[in-house]
Amino acid sequence: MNDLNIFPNSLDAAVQVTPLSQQEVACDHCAMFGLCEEAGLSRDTALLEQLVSRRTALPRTAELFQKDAPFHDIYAVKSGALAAVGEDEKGKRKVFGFYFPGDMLGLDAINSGHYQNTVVALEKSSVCRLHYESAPLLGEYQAGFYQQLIQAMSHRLNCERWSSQLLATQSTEQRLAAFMVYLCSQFKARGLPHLAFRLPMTRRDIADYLGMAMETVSRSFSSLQKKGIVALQGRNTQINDVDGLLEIAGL
Amino acid sequence: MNDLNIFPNSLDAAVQVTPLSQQEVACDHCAMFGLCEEAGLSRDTALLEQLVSRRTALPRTAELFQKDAPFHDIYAVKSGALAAVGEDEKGKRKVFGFYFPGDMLGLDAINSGHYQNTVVALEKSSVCRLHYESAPLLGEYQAGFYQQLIQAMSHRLNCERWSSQLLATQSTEQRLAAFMVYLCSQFKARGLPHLAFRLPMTRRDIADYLGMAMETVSRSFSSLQKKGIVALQGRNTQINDVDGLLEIAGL
DNA sequence: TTGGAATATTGATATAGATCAATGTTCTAC
DNA sequence: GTAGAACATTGATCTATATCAATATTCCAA
Repeated sequence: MNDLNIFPNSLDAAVQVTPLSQQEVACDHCAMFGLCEEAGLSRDTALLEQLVSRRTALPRTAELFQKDAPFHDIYAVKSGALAAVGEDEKGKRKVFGFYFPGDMLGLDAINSGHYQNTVVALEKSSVCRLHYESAPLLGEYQAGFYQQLIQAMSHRLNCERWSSQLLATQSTEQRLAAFMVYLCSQFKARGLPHLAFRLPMTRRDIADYLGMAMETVSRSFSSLQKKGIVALQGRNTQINDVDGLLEIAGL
Repeated sequence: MNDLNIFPNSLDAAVQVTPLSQQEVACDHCAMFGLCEEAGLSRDTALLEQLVSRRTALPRTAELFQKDAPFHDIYAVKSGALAAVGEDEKGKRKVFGFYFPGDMLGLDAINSGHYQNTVVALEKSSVCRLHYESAPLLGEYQAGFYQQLIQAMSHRLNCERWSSQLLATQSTEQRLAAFMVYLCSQFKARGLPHLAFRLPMTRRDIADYLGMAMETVSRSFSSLQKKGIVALQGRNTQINDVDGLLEIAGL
């Protein structure tokens, strides 16, 4: 796992770095798969089409929904990347979370009936849509559907817990390393390249998510790079030493 | 809402400060209420008793369950307070979250089938227990039960999101203020005294949760106190200026 | 009730990281 | 392809907060 590059500051030329906008997660690696499967059990094509609609395209900077918009649908990212954004009272921008191919979003809106944050596409993206309110039409298949949803939500709770933990960590370099581990593990779980990828978000996005200054993100990246743990060229990223990254992240 | 105390550093003598161990949340203020209600719809007493068991007592420092223990039950805190604890690779203690009367816990274990953290009683506590695996016995009432659970989990996702946000905030005093707002709003939502209460956790617990040094927690409390926003005597807490607290928390 | 242990406060110092500033690089729209 | 804007890096400085240390307070068990 160690860095064998002669040029630690450049990406290995042989390594492919494809943006997420050009990669689709396979259905069976998607967090919504269990739900789609259950919905499909009814073998009622019309119902299935009412319940699930596939691949809505979103150009970069397009908003999937705005904060406080009424909740109707749960989404899953098919390709690309999105972010939940908002601002505090003083107008300071905050990033609440990122969503990558295979991730579900909108689950936190079920309770209140309104989306809790504006969600924006960081790059060209596409999403699948699940019309939550149509679930009762599944009749006898309802319970299985809900069980699947509960599984997905439980998993999501784990992710949130994990990311809380990431934020509570003290040193900025640790936080950034933990963030990279998070990206890496997400991509791996979704069957996407996880050691060489293109970051869909700006340094400012990362800073606003991790609660640190943009300049500090930059410096921490440089530091990780000097240690030979990652190689960066702008947003193109290659992870050369996963163990070293875990070590720094304190995991 | 401003501090009208002549002695800003002492609690108002008239104010009652009762530990959470001596207060029970009313069922209709509990996050599990919807679930208990749905379970009760079957009017099958034997089934209800299999599904829900009430008030298991826990002495201080007792563990409700350990990390990686197999999941069977969802819990709700009836009285007292608990914390999810663990440590990172270097043995540094971490607090992942606190649970107060009316809060549910164990939801994050549904997905993996194992509890994700050790949960320990911070003071004498009691919990209700819901045997998740018995839910299918509810038959036709299953769907309603699951819908309630989904509501509860969605709400929990919001809480987690909120607490992430709290941790991502930069200044330590801001973080601590946001933490106090969180406590305050939780207690209020559960129908418990929310302007005068006894903290069930140590300064170290707070520090390990917020990712700061224990000494900094202490100093930040002192600072909030000097500003007349809160009055503290050890763990006895009185909030004198909610608006000021919100202001500092940046909310 | 009291003594010892756990918990909390406060001070002094060192340092990580925010902020200000200047420059370089990479996108994107035309 | 090119120009302008957005994004990223790096340096210098200053401040917030971690750390070390000493003392005070509170809690709990005998």
